[in-house]
Amino acid sequence: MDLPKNYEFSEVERRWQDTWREEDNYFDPASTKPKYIIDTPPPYPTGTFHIGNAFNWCYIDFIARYRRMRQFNVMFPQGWDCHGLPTEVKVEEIHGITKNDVPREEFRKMCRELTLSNIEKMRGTLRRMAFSVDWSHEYITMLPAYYGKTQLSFLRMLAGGYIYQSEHPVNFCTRCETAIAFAEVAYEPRETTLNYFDFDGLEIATTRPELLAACVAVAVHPEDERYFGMAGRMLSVPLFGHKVPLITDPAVDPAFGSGAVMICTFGDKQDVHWWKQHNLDLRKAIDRQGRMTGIAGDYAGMKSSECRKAILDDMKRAQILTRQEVLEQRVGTCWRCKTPIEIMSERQWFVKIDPDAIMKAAREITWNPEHMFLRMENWVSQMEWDWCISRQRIFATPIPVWFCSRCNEMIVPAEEDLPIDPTTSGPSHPCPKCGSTEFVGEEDVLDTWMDSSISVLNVTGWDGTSMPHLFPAELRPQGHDIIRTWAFYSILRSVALTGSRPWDQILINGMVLGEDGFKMSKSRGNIISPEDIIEKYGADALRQWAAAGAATGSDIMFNWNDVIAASRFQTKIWNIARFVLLQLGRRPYSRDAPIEAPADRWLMARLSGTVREVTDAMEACQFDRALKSLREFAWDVLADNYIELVKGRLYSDEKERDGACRALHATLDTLCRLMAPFTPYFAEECYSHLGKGSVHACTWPEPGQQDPDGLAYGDLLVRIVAELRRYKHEKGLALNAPMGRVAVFSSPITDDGGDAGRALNAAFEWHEEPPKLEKVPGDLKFNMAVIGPKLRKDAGAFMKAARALPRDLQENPPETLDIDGRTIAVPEGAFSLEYRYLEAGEQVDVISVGGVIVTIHTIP
RNA sequence: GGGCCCGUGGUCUAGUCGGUUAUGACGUCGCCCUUACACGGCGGAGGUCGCCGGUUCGAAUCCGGCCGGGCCCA
Repeated sequence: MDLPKNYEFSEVERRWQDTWREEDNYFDPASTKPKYIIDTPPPYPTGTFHIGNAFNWCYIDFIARYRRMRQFNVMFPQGWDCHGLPTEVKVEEIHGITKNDVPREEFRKMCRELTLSNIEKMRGTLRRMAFSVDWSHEYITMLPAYYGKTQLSFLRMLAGGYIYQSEHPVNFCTRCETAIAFAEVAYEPRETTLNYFDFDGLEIATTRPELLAACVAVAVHPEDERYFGMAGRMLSVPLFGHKVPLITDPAVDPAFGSGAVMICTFGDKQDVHWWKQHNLDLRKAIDRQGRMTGIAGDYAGMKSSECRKAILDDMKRAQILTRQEVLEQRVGTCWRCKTPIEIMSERQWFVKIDPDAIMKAAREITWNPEHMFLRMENWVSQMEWDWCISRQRIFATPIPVWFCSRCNEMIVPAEEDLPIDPTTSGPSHPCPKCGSTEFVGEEDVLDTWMDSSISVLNVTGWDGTSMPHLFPAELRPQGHDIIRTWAFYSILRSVALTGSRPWDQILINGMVLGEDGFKMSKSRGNIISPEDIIEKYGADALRQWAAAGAATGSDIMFNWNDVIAASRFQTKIWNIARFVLLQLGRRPYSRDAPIEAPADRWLMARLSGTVREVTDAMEACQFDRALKSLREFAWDVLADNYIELVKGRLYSDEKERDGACRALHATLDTLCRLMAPFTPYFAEECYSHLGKGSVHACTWPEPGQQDPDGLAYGDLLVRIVAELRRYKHEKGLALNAPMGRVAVFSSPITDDGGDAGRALNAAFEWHEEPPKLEKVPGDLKFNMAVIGPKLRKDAGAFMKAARALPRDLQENPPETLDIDGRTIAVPEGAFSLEYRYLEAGEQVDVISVGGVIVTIHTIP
């Protein structure tokens, strides 16, 4: 059957998309094959599957397809991490409302509808990318089937003592009006002023004058002589007048500002630390909306920024503001909206963090690349507070508890009643403590990471009662940007709920940068979408870019050149396949023919080596190495060397062509399989022309038997042909021009069955005996680059004199030479004697290839 | 300030627990439309492997210092 001249990726990719059956990618619960469970990241359904996602998913799909071919029972589930602020904001924007304008349930419904339509759009991209997702294991965190499990996990951890409620300082975003966890705080550089002012006779420097009302102490270093003997004194807070103590603490930096710092509740984490350590008062100066509270007196109701300005003005007026310095600082902001966070004490829900247990589990996991483990270690080692999991938002999993209106007893639902929304339904029994039937449902909802951090439990079949039967998963693939969140929380939750590590291996991928080397962003205009690339060069080319563009784990720059090179590689293989199938079909050949010609043995040996290399690389998730090895084999070994070498034999009708046919058939078959994980459409299309069903249902190839002799002979043969090509090139001969007799003197003999002779259009002879060569001096070769500048107008006479020299002096030039009665120095390297070789009296050119002598009898 | 990663021909990049001539792609120069492919073939040019020092018979690779870039965290 003839292959079309051109490979039309758009037609081919569309056709296979329509042909492939979803069920072929399903995990089979009844299978006896070893399981391979992937804890796929559930993306946030923004409506676009961006290139960073595509990059991440390419790695996952390479592994999923490879493992299936290695006869694993693979689960490649697809989740959607739906809850969260961005969708709430989008809904407010679309409907022109704010979340408080409509009932909570109606707002949630709007969020769900938007999310579902976004998911549908993203599913389309996943399909076009040929990601072999198991759609029977899709999960959507906002649907009852999933968030029921989130609630169940909450109740389990509550019962296990991992979750507690407490009034404790938390990071708070006043724009989102919710508490957030440390993992959600992003630090941004900012220029601010350090303000020095008189504090009841003491000079204080502060960056947060607006917190003056929340001042609860002034601290100095215990060894700071400026403040000796002052500890314990009560100071009057300027403008407000309340009294605060002067305390000492070694954590105060005497070199910063005036060496005296005011402690407020709360300016930063350090304040919290001191507040706890010294049992200080709590003064809340800022409320949830970021406005000043009643204790701020005249400033109450102002936004903190307004208050800051007003207080500084009042300090100036009172002449206590002494000076201001510009200061570079890093301010904690909400990672979603970049609003500076406040630290405020609130009643919130927390998950206890046990760093030792988490690290123990983290160490049991194989980290790839290894150094990414350090990020986890660093993050865990500096945890100070527990994980704040309550949020004051709407579109999220409700915290499933009620409080008795009479005695404030906490009531939890029965597990079989989950999922519930405690704000719309009540408990099924009266309060067990006081018998009351009046309850208040918890309005706080859960941090979105509480949903996604049980993804692995969900896909491994957790039902709350036991160790999930598919647990732990084999693989967690994810980006390095969410190690401190998703990876950390997932390990924490697995340890808390099952007592063991969630996965055997974690594979970390890098971030995708724009073509200009910067992070992709709208403002830079360097965003490339997967759809753009698929449109122009096809999904397979994009997948190849993901594999070959960077070493696993490092960040990758998007690069059109790499995509184009990938698509050219496909074209090249397409043409190889066309040629091979044309030759195979041209005339029947024996399927039992021995593969014994040196070229054929060489091809099989190199193929075998390639299978070994690619397999090793796949096992180590080194996709760049795998694809590189494949490209080198297909392009260099197969196309440029092997096929060029055996073309003549294939064109012939001799029975020797059968070995080449067999070798080519086996090679094409194996090549398709090796490429299948990377270019599923292309490999399928090529393989379909071999007429043996889907390549994705095939087993992964095994390397053939080692054949070191075949490899060595073949390498020599290929090198000889390459050297002779170079020779022809230097002689200005076309590659197919006749070149007379070529004799190769090698031991043991490596007669190639005529391949090299046909390829070079030469009469090849193979000799075991060494050649009988006679070395005779030839012409003198002058180096004009030396002679010209040194001798100038004497050059002509110099050369004449040199030619006239006796042989031995031509071989070993004298120091001086006489020209026209003058003696002149012979410049270093002015000339050298060339030699000619005679074989049986006939002049030959001689080249040496790895110690093997090749003589060429040129046609006169 | 701490931790981690990186610095390789014009550009991007592989190699980094030591060992012939440093990988590939793009670009570039010359020749060739040879019955698979000009989206191709053949041949070439182009590298002080960031800088300095050390270990070693031998360093892009190991150690120390410095310079520059990035990420994560205070």
